[in-house]
Amino acid sequence: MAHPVDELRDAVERASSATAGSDAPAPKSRPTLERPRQADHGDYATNAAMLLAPVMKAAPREVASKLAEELTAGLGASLDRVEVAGPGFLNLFLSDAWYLDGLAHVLAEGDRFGSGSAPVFEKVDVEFVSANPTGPLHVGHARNAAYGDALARLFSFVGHDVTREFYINDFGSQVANFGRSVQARARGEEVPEDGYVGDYVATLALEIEGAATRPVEEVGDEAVAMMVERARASLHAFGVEFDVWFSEKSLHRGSPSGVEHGFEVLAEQGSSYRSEGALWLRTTEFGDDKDRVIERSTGEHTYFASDIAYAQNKRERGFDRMVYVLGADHHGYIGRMRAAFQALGGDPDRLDLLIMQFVHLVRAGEKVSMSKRAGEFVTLDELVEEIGVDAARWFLLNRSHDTTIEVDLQLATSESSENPVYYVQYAHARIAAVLRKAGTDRVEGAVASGVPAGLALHPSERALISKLLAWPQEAVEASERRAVHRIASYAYELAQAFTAFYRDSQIVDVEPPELESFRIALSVAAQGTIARALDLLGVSAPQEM
RNA sequence: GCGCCCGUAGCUCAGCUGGAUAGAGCGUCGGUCUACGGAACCGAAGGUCAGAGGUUCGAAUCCUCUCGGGCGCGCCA
Repeated sequence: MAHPVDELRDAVERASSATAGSDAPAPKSRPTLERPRQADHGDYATNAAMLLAPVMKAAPREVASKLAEELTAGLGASLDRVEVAGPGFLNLFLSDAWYLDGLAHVLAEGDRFGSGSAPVFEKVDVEFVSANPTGPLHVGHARNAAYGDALARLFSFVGHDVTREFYINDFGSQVANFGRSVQARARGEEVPEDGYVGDYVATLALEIEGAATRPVEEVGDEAVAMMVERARASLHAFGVEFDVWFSEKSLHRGSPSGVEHGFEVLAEQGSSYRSEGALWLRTTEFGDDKDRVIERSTGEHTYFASDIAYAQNKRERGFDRMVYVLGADHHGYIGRMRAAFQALGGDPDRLDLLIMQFVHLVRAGEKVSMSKRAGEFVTLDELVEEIGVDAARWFLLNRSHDTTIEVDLQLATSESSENPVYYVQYAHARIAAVLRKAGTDRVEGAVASGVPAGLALHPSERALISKLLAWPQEAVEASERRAVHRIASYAYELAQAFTAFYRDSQIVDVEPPELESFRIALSVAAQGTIARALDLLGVSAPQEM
């Protein structure tokens, strides 16, 4: 069964073609079909006539009138009336019958409603967090984790095949440096300059057996391994799991190693050259501002060599799309990563480099200080402990990833109407309570019997159905724009639409039974969609609160 | 110096692949309540969309410049 809004869109396009005639050139873009903010602009509005007007060399409102006639004929009983408005918009007023069909569609889709709606399915790799294993995960990582995880959930939902990946920087001088810091603590000495401070270093020094006496490389490796385990545990508690934990070190093992293999590919592509004893990558050819060293004159590989090898590894795993969710301080990385990818012969359109902006924590109007230097920063664990997983994920996700955000810890913990996450969860719990009151048998009966025909609907019932019908498109747009925060907005608006319906209409024990069935069925559809949207954010949908 | 992100209501932010009177939450002010969960609902006040040009029938949205804020620019990772 086709989605009713898709059918509407098709009807508009058919009417457009009919109005334009077969010999007219195609308009420059597809007509929009949107839900106007104002009720007197109809249930849906389209700019089709305004797109057609230049093609037909006629006044937009005249075209609109013709189009209106076509649409009236094409849509039949679905349409109550159509109006020409403003510069040539067509406002469509749909019948209650159309809305009832809409609800029937939602119910028929069941758990699948809105899923698998992506225009093309891709094999996607989402790499996120990838925090250095030399310190605890902090609030910035929390935002990255919440976003990457929700994006991965969203991708899966719309039909992509998703791999979630964490890149472990367990190679290079930082590991040795970390080892020296832990060893110094174990020996009761001062941490070396540029070393790692913070209580967790002292804790590691106690936990690693023989930390004071063993070779410093071993201490470093073990400390890193323990930090990775801690990150894994913290992320698990935050509701985030990975399919692949990819070790940077593994790129330097074997013969040829991943790095050597990457260099071979670059050489085949003619993208590298030797100068001043070092091996350089010709990234300027691909828009970088300067060429980059990948192998130092000492023979050591730079971290960039690892990045190249890693990118090549991903390419060879056959992903259609590779998403990197990067911290705010990584935008310098974008140009050279894109260049490196092209230097390997890759298509840069398959690469998505997303930058997460900063998080500022606020408590009672005061900024919470986050000084990494002093080893004082709010960790992911502390954030979860203070405000809980649901509130943390909601507040980290309800804003666009490319804007800095403030999270008010007090608002996030307040269990009241001020707090949007509770508002949405409350709507879900309230539906659960209403359905409990109706009883399982009654609810199953209402859903199974199908949506009754011939009911006259209340505006808030139409509004709720309309909001539900928007879900598949919302999910696809959020996915295509990497705009996870739209899911949060949608969840909130859906909760509002349900709450308005609940205010206006008694659900259980209303007469006649067909009306009760309809309202129960509508509640079931709303509950399922709220739960789904919350699940994509990683926020729970409680049966009671 | 070069580059990236941002600048929209008192605050926090949506809206940005161009559409009608620019929205939400919080805050402020004023109301509502014997239906299922008041963690609710209704209403009001509040905006030169940083500024200036440009493109367009139409610009918060696209382009250019200016101003302001954040961040980044290593043979460190």
